[in-house]
Amino acid sequence: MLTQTAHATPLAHQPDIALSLHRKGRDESPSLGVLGIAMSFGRNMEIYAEGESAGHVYKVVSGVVRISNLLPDGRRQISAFHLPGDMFGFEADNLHWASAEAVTQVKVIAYKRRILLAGGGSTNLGRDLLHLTLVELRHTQEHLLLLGRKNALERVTTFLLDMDKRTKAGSVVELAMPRHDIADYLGLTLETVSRMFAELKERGLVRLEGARRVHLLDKQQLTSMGA
Amino acid sequence: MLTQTAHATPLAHQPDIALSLHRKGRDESPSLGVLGIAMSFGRNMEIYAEGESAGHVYKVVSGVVRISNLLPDGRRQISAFHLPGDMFGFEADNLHWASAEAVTQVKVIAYKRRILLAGGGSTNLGRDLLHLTLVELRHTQEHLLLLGRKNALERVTTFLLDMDKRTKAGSVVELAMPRHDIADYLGLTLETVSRMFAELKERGLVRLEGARRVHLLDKQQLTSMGA
DNA sequence: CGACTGGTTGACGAGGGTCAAGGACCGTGG
DNA sequence: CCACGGTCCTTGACCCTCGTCAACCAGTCG
Repeated sequence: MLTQTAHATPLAHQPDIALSLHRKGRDESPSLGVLGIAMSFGRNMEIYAEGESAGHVYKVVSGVVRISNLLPDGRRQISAFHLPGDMFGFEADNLHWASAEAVTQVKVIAYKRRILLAGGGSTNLGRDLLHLTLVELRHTQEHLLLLGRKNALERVTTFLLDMDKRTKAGSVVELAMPRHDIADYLGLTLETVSRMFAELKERGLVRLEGARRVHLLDKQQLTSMGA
Repeated sequence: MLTQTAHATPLAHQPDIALSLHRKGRDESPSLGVLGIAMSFGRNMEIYAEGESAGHVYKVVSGVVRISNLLPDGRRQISAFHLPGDMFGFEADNLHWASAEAVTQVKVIAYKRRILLAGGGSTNLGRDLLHLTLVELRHTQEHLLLLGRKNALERVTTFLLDMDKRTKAGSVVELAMPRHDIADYLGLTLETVSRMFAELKERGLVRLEGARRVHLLDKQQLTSMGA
């Protein structure tokens, strides 16, 4: 299997490409009985860049993808982490307004945008895309509330609960991303994220097993704090 | 004309309803050759509430609408202001996840959600809705960057430039909403918003004509500051 | 005229950012 | 096997931006 090695400066866009069919079944996401291209990206590799033309839409097969925007001076905001099964890369026009990068080793399937949009105008497909986009929109609005009005502890708590819910691994959250990415997602600094983890640990709400594995000990109380 | 008077606690949901056809032409928004119901709301009246079932989708005819979410303790985040021509009220499922209120006296046209979604499955309409939603999503992600990474002065500057662009009234921005709403949109307090206006005035970038009218004197520099 | 809503300005403090040092972990190679 | 380098994480000290609290001002309506 062709894959890429990690890269300090994640700028090149040369995914190794393998052709494949999109497997049906074992897959909760919308009905895409369409040909896709399987692609693989190493940690920190760029899947597409802000401003690039948006020829494809992607579905995560394995790994984690981050969607981010930059200010001219380098400040970064991550708008979403996408997990296996999630789709990303839709845009209103033909340009990507954000960039997508692999947080871990990632496999995706890329679908031609034209096929999805024009493709026969299958009503089902169109509705699925609309629904998907609306769900994404709701998540983003929820995140606005977090960034605009929650304090650091609430942000981290909300993040942990959200990751727990999305991965359904029963109170044990495996964080695929480093503190820096969490910080840029939550509108904080990595130091503050670290301190909030420590705070939750001290309060006995959480147990840390290394930096990347978090046991949620009291979801009830975490939930009541998360907002 | 039936309208409602302002209300200190904007909770009641009793819009005065008038039947009307949706006028074609003089209207850039998507092709909705569909019957709608014209409704009128007084300042601070609720158009729909968080958690309410989402039977309709709305288009602003006149006035300004705010979309907001609340935390249990009352902290509020406004995710968008909608101006004439804008649509709002789409949801992924059948419940409104945010509430919509009239910032000023407002006229809207309400369309039955079922008609828009199921309605013949007209490919054009479906695509329009998807496009609209994607544009909304992009705006929301842009706002994430603002809330997560911009400082107070940058936020206010970005807000003014955005309002200027949307109203196309040549460097004079008419703010329909009070400082408190601007603050809840920008993730600040009303005092900080007021101070940032003062700061922009001191720097000679802006001229204030009363609290609600702002002349943008140096858009170039404002843009470079808006980050 | 007085009451109300909305806006401005000032003094002060706290939450989180910045800067800096050091620790933990991991793969590589001697 | 251990030393080494790199990446990631934690913790502390300090400081700054913005929130809080409060007083006062301006415009509007009855």
